[in-house]
Amino acid sequence: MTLRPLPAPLRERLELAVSAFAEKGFERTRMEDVAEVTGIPKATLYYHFQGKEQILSWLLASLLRDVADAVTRAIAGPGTALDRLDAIVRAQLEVMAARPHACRVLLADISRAGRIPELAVAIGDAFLLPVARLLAEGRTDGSIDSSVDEEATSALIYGAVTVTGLHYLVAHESLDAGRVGDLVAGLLNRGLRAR
Amino acid sequence: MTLRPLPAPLRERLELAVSAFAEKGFERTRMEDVAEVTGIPKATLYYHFQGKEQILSWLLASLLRDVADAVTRAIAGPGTALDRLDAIVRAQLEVMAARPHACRVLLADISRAGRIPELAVAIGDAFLLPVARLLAEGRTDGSIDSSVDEEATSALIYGAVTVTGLHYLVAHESLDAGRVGDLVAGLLNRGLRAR
Amino acid sequence: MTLRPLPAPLRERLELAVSAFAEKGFERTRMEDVAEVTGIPKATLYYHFQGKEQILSWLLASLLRDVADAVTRAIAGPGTALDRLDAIVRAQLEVMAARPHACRVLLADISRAGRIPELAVAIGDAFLLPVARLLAEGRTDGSIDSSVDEEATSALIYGAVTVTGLHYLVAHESLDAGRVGDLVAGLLNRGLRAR
Amino acid sequence: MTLRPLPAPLRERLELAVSAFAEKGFERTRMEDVAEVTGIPKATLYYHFQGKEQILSWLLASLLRDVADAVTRAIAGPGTALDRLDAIVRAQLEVMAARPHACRVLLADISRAGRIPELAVAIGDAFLLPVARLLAEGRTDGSIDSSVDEEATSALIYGAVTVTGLHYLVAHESLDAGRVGDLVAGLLNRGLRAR
DNA sequence: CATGAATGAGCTTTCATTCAT
DNA sequence: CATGAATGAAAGCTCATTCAT
Repeated sequence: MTLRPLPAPLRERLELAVSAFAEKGFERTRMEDVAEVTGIPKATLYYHFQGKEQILSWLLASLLRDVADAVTRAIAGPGTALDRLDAIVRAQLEVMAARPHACRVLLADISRAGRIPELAVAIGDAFLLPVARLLAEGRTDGSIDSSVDEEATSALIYGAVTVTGLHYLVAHESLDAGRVGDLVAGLLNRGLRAR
Repeated sequence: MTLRPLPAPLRERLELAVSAFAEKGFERTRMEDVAEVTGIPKATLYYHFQGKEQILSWLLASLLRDVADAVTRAIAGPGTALDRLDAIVRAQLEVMAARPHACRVLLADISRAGRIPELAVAIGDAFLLPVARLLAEGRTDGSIDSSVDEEATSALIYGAVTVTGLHYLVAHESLDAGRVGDLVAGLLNRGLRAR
Repeated sequence: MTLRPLPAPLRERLELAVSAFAEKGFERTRMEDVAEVTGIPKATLYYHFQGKEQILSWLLASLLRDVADAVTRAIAGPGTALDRLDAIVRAQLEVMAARPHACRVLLADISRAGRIPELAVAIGDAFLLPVARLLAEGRTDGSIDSSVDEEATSALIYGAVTVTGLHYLVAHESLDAGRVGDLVAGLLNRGLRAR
Repeated sequence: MTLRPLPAPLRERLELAVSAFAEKGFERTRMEDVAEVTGIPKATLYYHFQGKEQILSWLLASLLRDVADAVTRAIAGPGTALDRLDAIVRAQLEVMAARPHACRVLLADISRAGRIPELAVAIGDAFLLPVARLLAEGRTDGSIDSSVDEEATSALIYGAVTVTGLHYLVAHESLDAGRVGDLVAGLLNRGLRAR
C-alpha cells in the first residue's frame, strides 16, 4: 500500500490527518492541511505515499483492520450465532467510540464505495461477509430465524449499527457504546431470533 | 432557496444533474459537467443558483420533499403505530427505488450533515422526527415496546432502511422495494413490537 | 456619441453613475452597479449606449464641456493674458468643486489618455490648447515671461491645478475653490509673469 | 509585502510586468499577460504573491523607494531650501525619465489613492511630506515666501512635476529631464521664492 | 532521506453584452 | 420603447503533484 515501510513516528502523526478529513471532507482537505495538522511536510508525505487518496486508503485500512479484528474476536467467542452477532454489534460500536473521526470518514466514503471498489471489498471482508456467514450459521444452529436473507440482513445490520453510532457522534459528539449497544443489539436480537 | 423562481423546463433538466453527482461525487463533478448533462449553459446555472453547492441543496431538498411526503402519507394511514412504521419503511424504499441517483447523492452527504446543518435538519424533519413521534405514539397505543429509545431508534431505522437500499442500488444496480421492504420491515417489526 | 438622443430623465439619473465610477474605479464598476445606482435597468442602458465605455465617455464629455465652457468664459474676460490665466485656474477649480466625482473619474483616466486618444484630444481642446494659446498671447501682450514654453507650461498648469484640487477632494473630501484658487493662481502668476 | 523573500532573478524579470500594466492598465492586464511578459508561470507568481494587486503594490513600492531616495538625496544637498526644492523637482523628473513605465502606472493609480490608502501614504512619505517640511524650512531660512501653504503647495508641486513629465512620456514617448527640469523648476522657483 | 520551491492543469465564478417579448 | 432573462468568453486563483538539492 505504501511504497516504503512507514516510519513509526509518521504513523502516529498521520493519524491526526483523519480529524482534518472528518471535519472538512476528503476533497476539501488540502494536502497543505494534512501537512499542517500532522506537522509532516507536504513533500515528505509524497515521499511516503503516492498521493492524497493513498493517505486516505491507508487511514481507512487501519480502521478496517480494527473492525475486522473486533468482529473476528466477537465471532470467535462463545454462545450461539445470535449471541455472537450481539457481540459483533457491540464490538463495532466500541470501535466507533474509540476512533470516531476515522469512522466518520469511513462512513462519508461508503457511498463512494461504488467508485472505490477496494473499499467496498474491505468493508465486505471486515464486516458484511463475517456477519453473513454468522447469519447462515445461526440458521443452522437454530438461533436465528430461517427466513433471514443473509445479504440484505448483513447490510441492514451494518446500516443500523453505523448510522445509529454516527448519529450520536455527529449530534452529541459522544457515543456511549454500552448504552447504544444495548439498544441496537436488543432490537436486532428480537428481530432476528428464531420464532 | 433559489434567488428567482426556477422555470419549469430548467427544473426538469436539472434533475439530470443528480446522475452526474451520483456517479462522480459532488466535488469531482464540475459545473461544466452539470451544464453538459443538463444542457443548461454554465452561466445560466449561475443566473439561477448561487453556486454549485446551492444546486446540490436544491436537488436534495427536492428529494427530501418526496421523502417527507411519502412518510407523511404513511403516517396518515390506518392501523397501529407499528403498522404505520412498517408503511414508512416501505415508502422510503419506494422513494429510493424511484430516485436511486438522488438517494445515492443524499447518502453520500449524510456524514457531511455535520457540515451542512440545514441538511441534517431537513433529514430530521422529513424522516427522523416523524418516526420518533410515531415511536412515541406506538408506546402509547401499545403496539411498540415501551423500552425503545426514540432518538436512537429513529436513527437506527433510518440506517437500516437506507443502507440496505443503498446496498442493492450499488451492488446490484436495482432495488426491489417490495422484497427488500418485506425483509427490512419484518425485522424491524419483530424488533420493535411490544412484548 | 449616443445612438439616440438621451431622454432628459435618464440624463439626470445617469449622472449618479459617476459616483460609482469614482468610488470603485471604472473597471471595478459593473453595469449592474450602474443600473442599481441610477435605477435604470441594465438592458435599458444598452438600449441607449453602446457599452460601459460609452457611458464613461458620455459622462466625461459632459464634464469636459463644463470645463471648456468655464475656460472659454475666462479667456473671453477682461485683462491681460496673465489675468485671464488666473481666471482659468479659478474656473477649473470651481468646476472641480462643483463636480468632484466626475473630476476624480477624469483624473483617474488621464494616464489612460494614451489608450483613449479621444480623451486626450478632449482635454487638449478643453484646457491645454486654450491655455497654450493664452500663454502665447501673454508673451505678445507682455504680461507673461517670454521664456515660457507653451506645451510644457500648459501641462504644468493642468497638473498643478488638478492635482492640488484632487488632493483636497481625496484627503479632505471638500475643496474650497476660492482659497485654493488664491494659492494656486498666486504661485503660477508669480512664476509666469514677465520679469 | 511578499510572503517570502523574492528571489533575485524573479525580482528582475518582474520589472518587465510594469510595461504590461503601463500599456494596458492594471485591470486589463491579466495574470496571464504578466506571466507571459516576465516568463514566470502564473502559479509561481501566486506562490510568491498573494494576488495581482500585490504584484502592483510591490512594483510601485519599488518605484516609490527610488523616488524617496532621490528626494532624500536632494534634500540632503547644499543650499537654501529653495535650492534644494529645485533639486527635488529635477530628481523626480530623472526618476520619471529612468522608469517611465512604472511612473505611468503610478500616476494611473493616483486617483485610486483614495481606495489604496497605503499608496497615498507611500506617496506622502516619499514626496509630499519631505517637500512640505522643506517648504517650512524655506520659510524659516527666508528663501521661500512666508505666504505659501505647505499642504496645498506640496500637492501643487507634485502635480506640476508629474503631469508635465507624464505629458512628455505620453505625448512624445520621451522625457528630457534636464530641459523639462529647467522649465518646471524655474517656474516653481519664481513662484515660491521670498518677495 | 527529506524538503522548500516551483508549476501544470483546472475550477468556480463573474460580467459585459445580447435576445425575445 | 423598454426590459427580464439568458449566455459566451474570459479571469483570477487553487492545489495536487513534481523537482532539485
